Amino acid sequence: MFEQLDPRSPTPLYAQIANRLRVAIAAGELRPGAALSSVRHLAAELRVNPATVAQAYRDLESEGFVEMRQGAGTFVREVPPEGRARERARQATTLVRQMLGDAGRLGVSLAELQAAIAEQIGVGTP
Amino acid sequence: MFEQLDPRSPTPLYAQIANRLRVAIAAGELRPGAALSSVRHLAAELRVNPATVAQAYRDLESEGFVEMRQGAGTFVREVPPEGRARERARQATTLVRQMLGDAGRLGVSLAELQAAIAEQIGVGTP
DNA sequence: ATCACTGTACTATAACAATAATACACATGG
DNA sequence: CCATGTGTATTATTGTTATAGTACAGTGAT
Repeated sequence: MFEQLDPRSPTPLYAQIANRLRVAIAAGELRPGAALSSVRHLAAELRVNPATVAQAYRDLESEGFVEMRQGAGTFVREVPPEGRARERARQATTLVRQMLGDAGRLGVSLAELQAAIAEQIGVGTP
Repeated sequence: MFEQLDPRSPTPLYAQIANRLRVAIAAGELRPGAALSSVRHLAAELRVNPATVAQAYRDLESEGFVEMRQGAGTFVREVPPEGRARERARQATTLVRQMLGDAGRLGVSLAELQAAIAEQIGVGTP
């Protein structure tokens, strides 16, 4: 789940970690009540400092996604459905932006991209 | 174009600026040869330090998106055709498939993706 | 040639991100 | 009880991000 963590990305590690977990929770992959990996455990798995994971968890807690209980662990909270929808919409925007960036790098024009989208999804040519 | 610049986002300002411009270029909103706002001008518009904009432009230049000419300005580069139309169409298909795969893995629905596409690219044909 | 624009290059300062190493406080299970 | 695993906090160090301010250098139109 965390294979593509990039230390050289401009977005900080703790934010990358928080983003993945936020999406996983919004997608229902991590259900309410489920325990996250402990700070130490996830840090070891990601080869990252425990403080970095702790900061990611702290951010998620302040956003209401998880609950940290000292001595017990970190657990997924009940997330209101509209919160999940908003998070998935945010993620959709990120995906489209990423595709546009890749297209630019590969020299694929907007028209070519739109054609492929219309063919596979049906946007632009209802 | 730059309304939602967020100074408190974990992704640095220069990266936010570069991302927007990268997408704008990929989407054809900024055409090859077009001049970007000058470092000072964009910095003033965004209420940001000129060095921050300069770093964004420098990154885009190292990626081949723009060309900085001292004394003249910063300009969108010609994106090399890089191959035949058929090959690029194939790549476009691959990009869209990849995005659809990512969306499925993240629990993003087709409708949410379509909304993001409409927002980023627009529904009309160019 | 001049002038107003452009990018470039520094200094210095402040805040933040990430690391390592250590210690403490709480919860749970055997 | 107490050993283990949990989150929390500290200190110190290193590198990045963003700021302000200043100065320099190339371009292009007049």
